[in-house]
Amino acid sequence: MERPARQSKRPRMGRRLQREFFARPTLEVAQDLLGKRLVRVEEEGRLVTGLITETEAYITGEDLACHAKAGRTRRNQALWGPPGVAYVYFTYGMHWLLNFVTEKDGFPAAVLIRAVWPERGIDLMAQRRGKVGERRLTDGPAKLCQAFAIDGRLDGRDLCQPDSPLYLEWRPRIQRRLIQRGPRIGINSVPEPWKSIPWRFWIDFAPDLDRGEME
DNA sequence: AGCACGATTAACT
DNA sequence: GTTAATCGTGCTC
Repeated sequence: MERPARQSKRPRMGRRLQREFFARPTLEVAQDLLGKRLVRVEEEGRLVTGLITETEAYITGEDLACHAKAGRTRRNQALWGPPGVAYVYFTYGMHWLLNFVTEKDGFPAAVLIRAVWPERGIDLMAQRRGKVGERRLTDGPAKLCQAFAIDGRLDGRDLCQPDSPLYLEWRPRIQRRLIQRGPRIGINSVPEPWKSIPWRFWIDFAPDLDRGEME
């Protein structure tokens, strides 16, 4: 039996999620993203990382909360792109929000990343977020973009490329029984049923992810 | 050219 | 619970 020896030189590194992970039904991707590791590669190879704890699905222009409802524009064109691409947009005159494009090329859908649990690079996050408690660094969709230095320069970037400065690292799937589900946040002027449809997913305790609370 | 609004946040009462 | 901040975007005139 040939078992490949772990390479001692390289730090233990999980697999980077590839396009086929994103090229699936958006509601499945939104749940499977919980517990995965968001990795931001900064200057001199410094890493900022966190585990995803909250997501929301936005699926085609029929979903009146999804930006695809406006049709294809310069701002939202990444939504129509291939899966595994970042859709990063500016809102409220001051905030950036991060999505990952899903489904097949040309099908406008994405998953919004609403929160992560901070792991590495907490000093860099704190520099950009100011004096707040550690768990407050990345517990909102605009907060995590600020902490991870994510802005419009990453819009349309392919996360599956080996040299991408932002990517997702594989981690074991979260048990479905640990996933909570409810209506999406911040879409109060959107008509029903889209306003109440339970396309938001979250998990409560990120630290447990690394202690066997997994399938 | 003008306008209303927003997948939010922080600071308030 | 409420509200101001702040400006790109998409729409109407």
